[in-house]
Amino acid sequence: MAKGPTVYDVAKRAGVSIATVSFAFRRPEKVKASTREMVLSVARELGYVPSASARGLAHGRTGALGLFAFEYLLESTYPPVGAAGARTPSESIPIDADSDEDFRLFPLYVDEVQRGVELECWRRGYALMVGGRGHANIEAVLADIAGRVDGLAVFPHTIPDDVLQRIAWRIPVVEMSETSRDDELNHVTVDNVGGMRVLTDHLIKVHGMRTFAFVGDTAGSDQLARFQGFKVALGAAGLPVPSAAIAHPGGVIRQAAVIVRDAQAQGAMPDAMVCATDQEALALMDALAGAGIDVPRDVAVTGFDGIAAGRIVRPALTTVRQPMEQMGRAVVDILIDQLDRPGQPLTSRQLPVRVVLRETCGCRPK
Amino acid sequence: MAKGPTVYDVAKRAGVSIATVSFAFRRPEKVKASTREMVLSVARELGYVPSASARGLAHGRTGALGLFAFEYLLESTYPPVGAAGARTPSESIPIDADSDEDFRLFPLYVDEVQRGVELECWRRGYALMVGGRGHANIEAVLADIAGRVDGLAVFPHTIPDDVLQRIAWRIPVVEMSETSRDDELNHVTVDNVGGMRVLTDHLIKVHGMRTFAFVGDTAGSDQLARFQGFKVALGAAGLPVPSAAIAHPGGVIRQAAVIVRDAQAQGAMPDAMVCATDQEALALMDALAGAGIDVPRDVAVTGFDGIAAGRIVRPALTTVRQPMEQMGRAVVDILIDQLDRPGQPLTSRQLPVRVVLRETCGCRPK
DNA sequence: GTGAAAGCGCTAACAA
DNA sequence: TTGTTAGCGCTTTCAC
Repeated sequence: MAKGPTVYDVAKRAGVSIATVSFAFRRPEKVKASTREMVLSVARELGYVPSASARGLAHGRTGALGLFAFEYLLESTYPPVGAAGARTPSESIPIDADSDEDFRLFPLYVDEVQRGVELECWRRGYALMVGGRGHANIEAVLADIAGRVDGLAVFPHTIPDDVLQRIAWRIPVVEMSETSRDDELNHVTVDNVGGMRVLTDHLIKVHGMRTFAFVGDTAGSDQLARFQGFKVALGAAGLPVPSAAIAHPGGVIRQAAVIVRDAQAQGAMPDAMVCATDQEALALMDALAGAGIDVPRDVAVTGFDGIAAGRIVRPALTTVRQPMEQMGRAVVDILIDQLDRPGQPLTSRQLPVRVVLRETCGCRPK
Repeated sequence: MAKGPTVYDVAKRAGVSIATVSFAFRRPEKVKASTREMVLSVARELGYVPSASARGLAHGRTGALGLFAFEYLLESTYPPVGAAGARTPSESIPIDADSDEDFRLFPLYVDEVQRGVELECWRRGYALMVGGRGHANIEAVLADIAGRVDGLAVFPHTIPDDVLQRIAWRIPVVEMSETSRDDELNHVTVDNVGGMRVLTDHLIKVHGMRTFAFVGDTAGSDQLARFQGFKVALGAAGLPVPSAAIAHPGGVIRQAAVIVRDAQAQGAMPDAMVCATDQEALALMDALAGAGIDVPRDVAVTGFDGIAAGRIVRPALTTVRQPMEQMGRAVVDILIDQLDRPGQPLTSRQLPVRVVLRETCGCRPK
């Protein structure tokens, strides 16, 4: 931060005290109009920009909220920027065949939630500090963010529980997509069970499917709830209920090909492969296509989340869409509430979802 | 910011001075290993989180960069959150016909650039403060952000020039998508002229089109450069060059229907309507569809930017894709460079684009 | 290797 | 209405 003019400079130049300068900005009504105008114009003339650090320190509040996001799975396929990125415009401009790869990794679930957080923060007059686990030491980065804000929102599995608890002891914290573990955190989740139940019901009732596999990691509580909803629907219909989800260590996305090969080898291709997330469904579809298996003719595939990529791929992915922007807004709402009324009890809010029928379940578009 | 333990608390509890506590965190090598471990464990036990405000004030740097973004055009179509948003899961879950509306407004150009800024910030160990013009007083919000960060990135037309200059006098500032106006700002742009020239060439050479209209607002320097590239291509091909872009006060998006009606009324529907941006192209396509005009059979339409929505709509939009993530990364690269080596000369970097052929130009997919 | 002390720029009593 | 002043929590010489 280059040394810029401070309250002292403005005060001296305007011939007033620093308190008057401060008031001119924060408590305009407490300063005579003429004085205020004068101070403000001097400030403008000098290019005075109040230091948020100093204000935060003195006032005890930063006026900012924090969001600690996932690490993005992969980096761009563009070449690294820098000297190489500063290519001249004279080089030939490629005319590409179309590709959806750019939208496979963005926006994901977290990105849409983040957008909601941003919009609500700005609407409520807060600045937003975003952090991710780009660096080695997650805890250090988290502490860094936590030290900068009045309230914090985090995604699940991003941070060890005890670290989070410690932070929650100082500032309000909202954890998303994870049900309360009897902790000191606020929570915002969606109706995973219901969404998956209705989706599975659709496959059974409308498409008459009888055999199902559930594909995906079920470590997170969101995913586990979806598996539950899936099982409830099957049970209610009197169909056989798989005892376990199909998943492979190392992540389903990388193991999709293995899953498909296994299913083929065992002659056990079900009517539908219900996935815990859109990303897993997309990876599965790639593997299926690679194995020459047609979706939805040979097997139906469904996802959960409602990310943009599911709308872009062909066949388009049938899924359950989370109200991601609303989740982000709810998070901010809770945080500010706790800030405004200290001592509020912890909040847990569950938002509704909606089933979006597209092509991979066998429904024809239009 | 709830009162949490401070260096003083940790120091007292650990039986050392505050300097030692500070060193234990920032200059580990200056403290005896055993002392350091002890201090760190006390800190952890107490739930000590260093105050970024205090650090920023003392150290003169915040360790954060800022991004000041556009105002998003529209808000979500979901009902407002809050009491109403906290609906119970028991309510019926809608099974929707598919809709692309959610992806019409997100992610846009700025959102993808922001993602690049985020990724690069985190990779380089900086926190990111994002601000938008959600509130009435833009300048106040901007000053607020500026006071919190070591460097700032802004989108064009977001802020009055003189305000920006004043901030640039204190901290490095990068303006995107706007060529240098002999200012004190750094700039990151893309090859708008070249991209539009190649795209227009494609329409002429491959599709044999002869009559063209350029649709869109050309107030921004990005858009103006695109119009220029368009004209260059037509001129080089010996085709008539429109002297002005078709645009209506109030924004092309809202006026797309008027534009279409005018063109029809005058029997002047060209072979192709080349748009300055994807958003304008999308709005135009809606209007065209509403008027019963088929794209690309009756008229071709092209965009510029490469937003996700262009990939989602049918027919899919032919466009020029900007390397948005790279722009974001370049911005951060420049900022940190200036921070690390004060007195660096101002930088202007131009990035290459690529033409993406989809359906609206008449190219058949696959 | 550790401690004492002087700020960093601002806010908010309290005085005048 | 305006000025004086005591911190806010941390970093960083400079002594010890």
